[in-house]
Formats: sequence, C-alpha cells, structure tokens
Amino acid sequence: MQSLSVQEPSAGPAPSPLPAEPGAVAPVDPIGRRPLHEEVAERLRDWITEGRLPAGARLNERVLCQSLGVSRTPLREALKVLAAQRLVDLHPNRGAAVAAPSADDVRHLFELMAALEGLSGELAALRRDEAQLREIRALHFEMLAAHARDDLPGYYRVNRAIHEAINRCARNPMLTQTYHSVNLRIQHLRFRSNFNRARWDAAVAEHQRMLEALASRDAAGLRRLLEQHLRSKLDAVLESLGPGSPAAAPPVPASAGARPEQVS
Amino acid sequence: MQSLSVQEPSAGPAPSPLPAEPGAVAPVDPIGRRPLHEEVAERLRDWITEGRLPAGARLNERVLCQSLGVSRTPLREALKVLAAQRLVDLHPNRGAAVAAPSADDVRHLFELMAALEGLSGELAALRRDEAQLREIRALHFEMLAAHARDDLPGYYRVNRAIHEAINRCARNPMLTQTYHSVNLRIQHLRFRSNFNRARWDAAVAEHQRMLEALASRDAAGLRRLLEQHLRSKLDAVLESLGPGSPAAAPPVPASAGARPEQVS
DNA sequence: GCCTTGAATTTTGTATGCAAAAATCAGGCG
DNA sequence: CGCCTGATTTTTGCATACAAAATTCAAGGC
Repeated sequence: MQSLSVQEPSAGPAPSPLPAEPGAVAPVDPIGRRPLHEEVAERLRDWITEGRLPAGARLNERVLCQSLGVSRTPLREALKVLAAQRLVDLHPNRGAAVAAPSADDVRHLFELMAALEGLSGELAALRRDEAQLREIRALHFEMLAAHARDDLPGYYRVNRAIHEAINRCARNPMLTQTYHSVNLRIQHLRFRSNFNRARWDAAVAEHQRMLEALASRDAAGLRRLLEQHLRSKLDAVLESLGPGSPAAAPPVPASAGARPEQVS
Repeated sequence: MQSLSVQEPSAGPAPSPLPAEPGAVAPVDPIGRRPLHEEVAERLRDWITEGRLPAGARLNERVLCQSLGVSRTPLREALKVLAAQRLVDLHPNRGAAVAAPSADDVRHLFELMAALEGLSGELAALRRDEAQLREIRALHFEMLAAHARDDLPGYYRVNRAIHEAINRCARNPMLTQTYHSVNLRIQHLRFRSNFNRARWDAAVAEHQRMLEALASRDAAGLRRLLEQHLRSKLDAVLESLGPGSPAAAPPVPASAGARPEQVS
C-alpha cells in the first residue's frame, strides 16, 4: 500500500488534538470565533427542529444566503453536514429540502431510540452516582409540578432534561452522540406533540417507576421501563399523527389543495 | 413565528423526492453522475477505514486536492461531511485530521455497537423470512470454510456479510444507517485485527449458536448472543491493542522517535 | 385547447481569488 | 546556547465568478 503524499501523524507530541508547546494551557481554541458553516448549520438545525422550516420545504441557496447574511460557500458546507445527519435531503442539481420522514421512518426511528434509551437506562442504573440520582429526583419533582399545573411545554422541557440526564449517567459519550443525533430527527414528535390526559398520566407513572429503578440500581428493570416508555410514546405520536397520515406530513399552508396520496 | 422567505412544500405532487410530471418513470436521478463532494467523501472514507490515511494524519487541503484532482470546494465539503460522521476532526484555522479514537472511545463504541447488534438480532429473529435464513446459513458455511482454511481475510469478509445480513433481516433502515455509521469507526478493529486461535474458535462457535437462534426465532437469545459476541470482540481488540496502549495509536513511521504518553 | 418544443432565466456545481490566521524561519537578546 | 520577537511563507476561511444543469415561459403544432 503506497503511502500518500499526505502528512502522517508525527511521532512527536501527539495526544492532544494538534501539537502544542510548553506554555500552552488549553489544547482547544481559547476564544470562541466559530467557523461560519457551524453557525449556519446550527441555525438551520434549529429552524428545522422548531418547525420554522417545515418537513419537505425546499432550501433555495440564494434565499437562505440572504436570510443568513452569508455567502454560498459556508451555507453549502452546512447543508452537506445537515444532509450527513439526515436532516435535509440533497438532490443533485436540484437543490436541498428539509427531510420528511415517513410514518414508517418514524416507527423505525422510535424503535431505534427505544434501544438507545434502554442502553442508557441499563448503564445509568449501574454507573450513576448519588449526586446524579439527586439531580434526577429533583427534575422528577419539577416534572410532577409541571404535570400538576397542566404545563405541557414545561413538562416536555423537564422530561427531555430527565432523559438526557439519564443518558449522561451512562457515561458513554458515543452513546450520547448517537442519542442526540437520532433524537434530533424525532424531537418535534417526542417533545412537542400533544397527547391526551390518560397517556400523560401513564407517562408520569412510568417516570415514577424509572426513578425507583434508577435509585435501586435495577439495570434490567430501567432498561425495560425505558423501552416500554418509548413504545408508548410512539403509540401516542402515531395516534396524534392520525391514521393513514403520511407522518410528518408537510403542513399544507392553508390553501385547501388536495393532499396527494390521501385516499380518504 | 414569522415565516421565512424560503419556499414551503407545495401541496401538489409531494410524496416523491421532488415534484415529477406525468411522463416521469423513476423519481430519482436516472443516470449516475454523482456530485464531486460525494465521490471525494467516499474516497477519503475508504482511505481512512483502510488505514491508508492513518488515525491522526493531518489532511492538507492543497495536497489532497492534487491527489484527488479536484478543487478545494468539493474537498472541503467532503471534509465537513466526514467530520459530521466523526471520521475526521476539524480544527478551525488549523486544518483537518483523521480522527484518532482513544481506548475509551473504542470501549464506548463497542458498547454502543453491542446494543445495535442486539437490537438487530432481536428484530431479525422476529422478522426474517425463509430466504434470508437460507442465505445466512449459506454465508455461515462459507465462514466455516474460511475458518477451516485459516483464511483470516476471507473469514472477516464473510463474517461482516453475516452481520450485515442479520441487520437487514431486522427491516429497520434507520437502524441500518446508524449501524453502518458506528461500524465505520470501528471497522478496522472489528474486521481487520488479528486474534488468537482460541478466540477465533470461540467466535465461530458463537456464530453457530446465533444461526440456531435465528432459525428458531429466539429473539431474546439472539440478542443476548450478539451482545456477548460484541463484548468478546472488544476484549480481543483491547488485548491486541496491548495494555496501556492509547488505542488506535498512530503507527510510528519506522523512525524510533520516543512515543509520547508512553511511560514504559 | 392541450401538448410539444425550444429559448430565456434561474439555480446549482465547481473553480478561483483574496484576506485573515497560523506556521515557519531568521535574527536579536538574555 | 536557548529563548523570544518579528517578518515571511503557508494554509485556511470565505466570497465571488463562471459553466452546466434544471426550471420556466412562450410560441408553434396537433
């Protein structure tokens, strides 16, 4: 295998990201001037997950450049990144569009997420420390408060914080990365959709058992609870999407144009 | 929330990727002129997973452009994509480098992969059809043949094909995507590292039980077997990396320069 | 009147240019 | 002799320019 004319890793100071010399304090960039393409990707990601850029929306480079006040180069780089994360679809020579997962895609994503949450729970039960347990207990009470107040946005916010805290307890950064990557694609469904009182009460009860399993280090139990929790959430989501609806259906912009693929 | 000046999804012909008119046959690009940035990303990905670009290698844009015969624009787009897939690290204003996972990273990646393989197995046992079972059985015999011949490369190739076939049986494209994405980062460890006779024999025996579980639709059993299988593989990998070695250690290019962080 | 056909326009893909940041190197100072 | 300092070179980040592809629109034919 012939070696490329690309620099190989020097045998010198290797461990930190790039070579650093004696006086260096922090191995990473000290002050925060982030590259434009990251800034742009973050903004677009937010717009997509918030629904400001709805599923299926076409992304015109010229328009987006003007909205964001950047040139096409960083914008296009950001689009490539978002495409790698499956948040947008790239159609060669035909532009980009916000990804529009089908109902089956949503089912598959929740199936995957159930396994990731299950692993989180299993490891969290084994690896959590007391401070983490206390913090999650506190979040749990906050959640109960939001539930008691019928504060759905607050509930979702705390709920999400609890799931992320459990994930952190698992102490597996690769799991956390993948978790967030998958979560991005179903966030609006997991943490924004409405659901009925019965399901809400049940979800809170499930959280109660999850907290107990975490406290008693019942790894298998917490895993099972989280898997079940996600299955319930999927049911709620599919129900709220309505039967036969093509999931994440592009919200028709008011005009009563006949929906395609809708047999009704 | 103010609507952006970006085109929203038209209510018209929506289901297929982009609108198509009557005469259209295939909704996707008919003939294969792929964008350069994809081609470049694929090449670089191959070079990285094959080890031709070793972990930690710095990626000079000018040099790579010449090697690949493309301009900086598609190259930089490809690098952003590979960075999103965590195959390269981007250091703002300081260039890109092939990602160099630590030993802990490898442990975490295998822990995650065990869960993904476990889910694959569980679903595969439930959803496989007869043709898929027959094909995996055939691959299994091919694997036995390679084992009998001490054909390690052949063994790895078939082994990988078996795991991918099981994954396909799970019929979950999102799982498959994530599986491949994680696999990319440990491929060279999973499917290239050497291991001793005892471990090899044990792995083959595990595959035998996996095949039986798949045949008898023992979902829980196949899940457990695959999780265990991955744990064994991690042990083999960590062993072959050597104790105390910083995992995926950049292969010192022959010059006997003192290795950093190596207390010895 | 609707579909086909072809030019004009828009949009995307790639290359290149310029400025800022970093790396390198040479000279001077302790 | 080693280290710091400043100029030079290299490399990266971003913007722009140009070409190719797709889309749009209008005229012509069935």
